[in-house]
Amino acid sequence: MLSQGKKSACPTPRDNQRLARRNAIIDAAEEIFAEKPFTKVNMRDIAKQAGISPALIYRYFPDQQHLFVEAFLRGTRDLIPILDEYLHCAETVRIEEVALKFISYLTGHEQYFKMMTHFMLDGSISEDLRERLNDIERSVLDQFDRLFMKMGAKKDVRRFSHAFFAALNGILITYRQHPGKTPEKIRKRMELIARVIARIFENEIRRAADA
Amino acid sequence: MLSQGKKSACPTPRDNQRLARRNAIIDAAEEIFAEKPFTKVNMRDIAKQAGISPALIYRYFPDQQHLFVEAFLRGTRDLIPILDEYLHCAETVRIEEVALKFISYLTGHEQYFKMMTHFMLDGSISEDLRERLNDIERSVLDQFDRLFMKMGAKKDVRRFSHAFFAALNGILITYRQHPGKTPEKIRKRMELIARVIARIFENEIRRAADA
DNA sequence: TGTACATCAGTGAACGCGCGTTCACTGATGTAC
DNA sequence: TGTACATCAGTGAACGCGCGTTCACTGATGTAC
Repeated sequence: MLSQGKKSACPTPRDNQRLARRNAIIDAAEEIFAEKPFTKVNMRDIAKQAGISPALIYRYFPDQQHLFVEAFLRGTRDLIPILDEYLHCAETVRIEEVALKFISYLTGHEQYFKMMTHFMLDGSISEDLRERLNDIERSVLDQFDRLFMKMGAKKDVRRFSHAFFAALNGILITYRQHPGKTPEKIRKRMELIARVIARIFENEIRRAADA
Repeated sequence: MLSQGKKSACPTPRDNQRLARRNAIIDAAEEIFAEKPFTKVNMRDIAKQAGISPALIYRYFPDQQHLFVEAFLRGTRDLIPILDEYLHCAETVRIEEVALKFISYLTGHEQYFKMMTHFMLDGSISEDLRERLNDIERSVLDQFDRLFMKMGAKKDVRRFSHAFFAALNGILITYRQHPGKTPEKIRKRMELIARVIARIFENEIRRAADA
């Protein structure tokens, strides 16, 4: 994609410009995702937001799907360090903390949540993109594994992570729509349910660790 | 909608014909939903499946959204009796059984699952339809309440039901896409995770009931 | 350093398609006298 | 029972719109000599 002409390892100014513009397009996509429901997001609006012609997007991304996946990957990369830092620095780790960090990241950045659910439900994603999406999922699951292991879980750790991940996603999706409630109230409600989930996981893990 | 001309309580033959056709349209919609991804479902295909002209659908439903919601409501009505019968007849109720019935109903009738997730994510549904969708959700939650109460839960029952419902939905959504795996394998995987969820709920409820 | 050329960024308009929905119309059926 | 009329089921084609993507083109910038 970059430095198509020659094979130099150093990025030319042009390469840097390309990268900057590429990121600007992803920024624009994020902003549109943040303000519109998924089905209303379109290339013209993204182009307008980025201040360029729609055609130009296709010089940076082969098609819409690639742009969306790239945007999602770039955005969710930030979630991993948040979990990682907590698990690394906290003296005693608590499931509730991790659950709330996860929930608050995805309610605070609705654009990633919209993309995530789209990818989960849309079966027509090319295989290479699906693989890259799975990588992100695995990174999150790895963090959950660490959490449970730090708490003393010895077996079935990955299985717990899968269940925990599914449960948290379920909260985000199930309790999204509540007509007449403010985003703040919806978040509070999600957090409440996340705490219930976290508590029963916590009890289960501790029980299993003590046994 | 029916017997528009006069106010007789008895359905005329024409009323019955209308009802039959209306159901046939919903049948057709279900079949299309079952075989295509949600975004590919369209009125022309539904009409073709029903053996009628697309225009005729609009003499039975005001628009696409109403048709979809009606189809969903008709379909999920069957889930309630399944849970109800189990909770009524079983000597000792088990969360795992309920979880598996729920999962297997929605993996076995993918059309309802597709509609459900669509409604959960689509914010542009009219208020009256949203209310009817919430009714169904409440019916399911009521069954879960019964389950937990039968197991001895005394407080926070509804909260457990919310968490349980969210967790099960999360499983269905999170582990839907697995390229190269057969539907059967995907279902097995979901059931496995559902069992994990069910077990930790079971332990939590029993623990709380004993205390 | 200047020049000719190739390469690439960038654009506005158009293509082509799919889709929800409506229109103008036909034919059957019920209804009032 | 027959007739005139209104009502409703049903249709095929068209409307209108939005969207992803491509096209033909312009202008700037890097490159080879």
